[in-house]
Amino acid sequence: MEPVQFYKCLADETRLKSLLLIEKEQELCVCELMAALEESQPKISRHLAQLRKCGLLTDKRQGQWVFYSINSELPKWAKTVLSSTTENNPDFLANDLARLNEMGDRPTRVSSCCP
Amino acid sequence: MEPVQFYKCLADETRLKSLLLIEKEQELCVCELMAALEESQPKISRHLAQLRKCGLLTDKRQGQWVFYSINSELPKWAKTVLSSTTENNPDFLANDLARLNEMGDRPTRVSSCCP
DNA sequence: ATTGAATATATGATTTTTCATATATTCAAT
DNA sequence: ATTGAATATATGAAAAATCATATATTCAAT
Repeated sequence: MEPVQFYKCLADETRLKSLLLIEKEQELCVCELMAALEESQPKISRHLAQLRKCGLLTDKRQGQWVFYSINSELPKWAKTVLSSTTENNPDFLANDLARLNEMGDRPTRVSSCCP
Repeated sequence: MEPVQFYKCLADETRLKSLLLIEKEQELCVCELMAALEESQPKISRHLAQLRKCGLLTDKRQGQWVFYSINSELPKWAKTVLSSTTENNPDFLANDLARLNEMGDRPTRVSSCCP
């Protein structure tokens, strides 16, 4: 992970908030991020695609939804940057988290363990 | 320090390298960064001005030189991001540090402690 | 006058956003 | 099973906005 490329990924409000929200919630789909960030579907989708292309996120389709999560192969220092940003800037995500939690009809996760 | 603004400052090679070199060396002037990064004077100067404006750097003039250093009031989490970027990406600065150390006629620092 | 640094302007390049449309999945009705 | 509607996501193309760099000039210190 090249440092400059990594920080370019964090240097946009939509991308940084998406990353930190996904990290906090383990995984989120596009529609949940739309609700939390109050942004258009293509805007969210494009930024997530960019983060996936750069290796920060992975995606998995589950029925009609595509869930994004932090790429587990991300270097440890990069993961630490993410978590410490969240911890030290609680206001940054407060409103977005509130909207996410007030969101009705959140997609149901299918547990992968029990066939 | 707003997270997005902070990461925007790190999202450019000239700025990120300047910041990390300054952190490592305590303070550097424009001409030293020109030598280390092999970039033009206005280019270095502009990026340093931006970093100062955003609160990441402070400057002090000493004779004909202006020395930049990391703003000591930068939040601890932000300082940690900088140092951990350096520690975990040793290759990133290697060539620049080599050029800096090979530079002849480096400006002499005036110690401020001994009048 | 010379050296080191800052700034103004213009321009090229990149990034971001939007619009329109396409693909994929689910569900309900037949 | 098939059709049609609704939902979720992705993407090509264009427009808009932002960013980075070069050149030229200016300022400040000696």
